Amino acid sequence: MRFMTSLRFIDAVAREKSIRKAAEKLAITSTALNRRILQIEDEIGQPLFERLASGVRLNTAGELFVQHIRTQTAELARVQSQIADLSGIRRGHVRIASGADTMRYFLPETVARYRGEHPAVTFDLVRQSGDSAEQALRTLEADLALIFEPIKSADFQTMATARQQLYCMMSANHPLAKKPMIRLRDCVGQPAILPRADAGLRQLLNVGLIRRSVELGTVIESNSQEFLQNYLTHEMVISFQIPIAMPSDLITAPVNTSAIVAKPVDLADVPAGILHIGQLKGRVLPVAAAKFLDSIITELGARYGDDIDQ
Amino acid sequence: MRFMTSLRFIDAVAREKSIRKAAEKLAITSTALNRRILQIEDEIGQPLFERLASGVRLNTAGELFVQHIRTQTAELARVQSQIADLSGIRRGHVRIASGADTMRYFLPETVARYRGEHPAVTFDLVRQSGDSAEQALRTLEADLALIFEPIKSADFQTMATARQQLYCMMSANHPLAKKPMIRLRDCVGQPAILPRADAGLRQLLNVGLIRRSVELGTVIESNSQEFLQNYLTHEMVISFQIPIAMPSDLITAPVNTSAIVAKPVDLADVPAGILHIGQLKGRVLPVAAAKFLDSIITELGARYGDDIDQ
DNA sequence: TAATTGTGATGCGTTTTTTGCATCACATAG
DNA sequence: CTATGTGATGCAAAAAACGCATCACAATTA
Repeated sequence: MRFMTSLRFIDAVAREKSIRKAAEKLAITSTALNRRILQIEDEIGQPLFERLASGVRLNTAGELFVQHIRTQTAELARVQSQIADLSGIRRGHVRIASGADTMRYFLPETVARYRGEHPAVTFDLVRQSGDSAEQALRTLEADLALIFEPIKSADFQTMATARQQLYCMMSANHPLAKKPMIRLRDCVGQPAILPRADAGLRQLLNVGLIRRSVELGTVIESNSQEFLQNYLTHEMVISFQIPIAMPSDLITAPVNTSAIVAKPVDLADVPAGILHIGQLKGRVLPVAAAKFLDSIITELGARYGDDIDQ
Repeated sequence: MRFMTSLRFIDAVAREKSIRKAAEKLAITSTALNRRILQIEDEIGQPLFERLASGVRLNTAGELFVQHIRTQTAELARVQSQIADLSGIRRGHVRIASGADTMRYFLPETVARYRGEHPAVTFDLVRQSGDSAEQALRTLEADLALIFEPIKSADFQTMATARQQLYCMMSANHPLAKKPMIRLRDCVGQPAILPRADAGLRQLLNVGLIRRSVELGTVIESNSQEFLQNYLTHEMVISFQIPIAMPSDLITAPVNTSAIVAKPVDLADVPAGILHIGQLKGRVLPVAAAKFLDSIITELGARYGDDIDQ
């Protein structure tokens, strides 16, 4: 959209806090960008940026104006999506911010199914922590966010939730692998590899550990789910995971053929955590995003049935 | 605002339903305008207008897009007003749609007082019927509307109301001028000059006339309040008016020096009508308009005290 | 203290975009 | 059929945007 160019440029400068850096990203010269900004400031009647030796920073007027730019951009996307929807073929672009949990199996499957029905819809999938996912909603960089556990912002509007019981994972020949259900006291002193402290799962687990006065032998911390899971085949350690982040046959298959097994942790020790699916409060989503949200809810319902709320 | 040019142009074409006519109003050639529209349509990916032999007409996509343009424009004005407000000078532009009642004395006085405090604020005051005033709010051509009596649209958000008792007006030497209060039965057969049927006042009066089975001798109908009032000095007829449309001394002055007198009509015959002051439902008004709305409410409160609601 | 590096602003020639004129193709009314 | 209105299009002129080189200033570094 050509008429949005100047606005897009201002947004970029606001994000980069530097005209030259933004110009590089936008693939134009700093002088062209600088002049566009001066022109807009002239039309507004006052500066939007403070000029510092290290770059630029939004002033109060700039904050207001950039906020306006972002909502307008999102609104335009919504209208375009709505218009494209008129032609029968659903077009559009959906931007999702989510933790790693849903990026492994849930989102690939759900997105693939949706794209099977609507091939003209494209996606951005950004893996990030819960905090930054909420932030992405606020800056309108994302349409939807999937966040496991703590929701901090009042701007987050939960559209659906799924209860997720904690599972303990280990190699199939681990002593605990024979138990049908794991109690935390079984794990005392067990060498464990855990996600880092900013993960919702870790926080949930910590509550249980403190309540039951259990200490694990935490040998490794990592924010990589791949690592956590694959490491289990190399050393006799335990790890924890929620169902949505596990291959679906890991729980359902009665006889587990894989080298890794997952056993539920007793709900009396660690309560189920909540996966929140939501958007920015008060925002009207583009058609494509709204419909994909429906898909997510349908998919969650098929998987977890009663554990879903809308 | 340069970046709004193309959008403004599309809005103009939508309103004029003709590229050439719109081009004339916009003081450019039809070819330049035509090309801008083709360009936007190209970027959107589908046409916004149907091409007819007699001009153009919005298609469904166009309706959606033009709606978007109008809200954008209004939003931009609001943000600009908000930004201007930061620098201390309260700048801005307020657009008011109203019936004739408030255009006579109320709005001139209220606007003058407001401009005394905020000289940088400019005004558009468009006199129009209640229906078209509501329409003006919807198309975002007006920020505020003052409408006496019937509110038809669900999109109208009433921000304040003022009860207005009907007054009977006549020459000071009219037989009825001696009564302190007028009953409808006093008026049976009296020659009367009335506003036209689309005025809220006329509809209010009709209800009373039917209820009391009174018929007036309607000799003149006019939509000009000037005419109605000035004619009273030329022929022995009665007319009706609401306080807000009368000079303030006409009611308050115990001894009336002017040639015209106004006497209240008994509320048992004709109930008080409601003057609605409102805006488009859900819209966030620019600072200047919002502040002026406050002024209106304050002024109404000073005049009519208990008869005001917010 | 002096040199260096990084920032945004600006003059000037070049390139790209927009505009206006003339004209076409088409539909409608007389 | 003719006359009049409509939107679309080729082409040259006008206007706007762009990029290069450079300036002025501030912060950091030697």
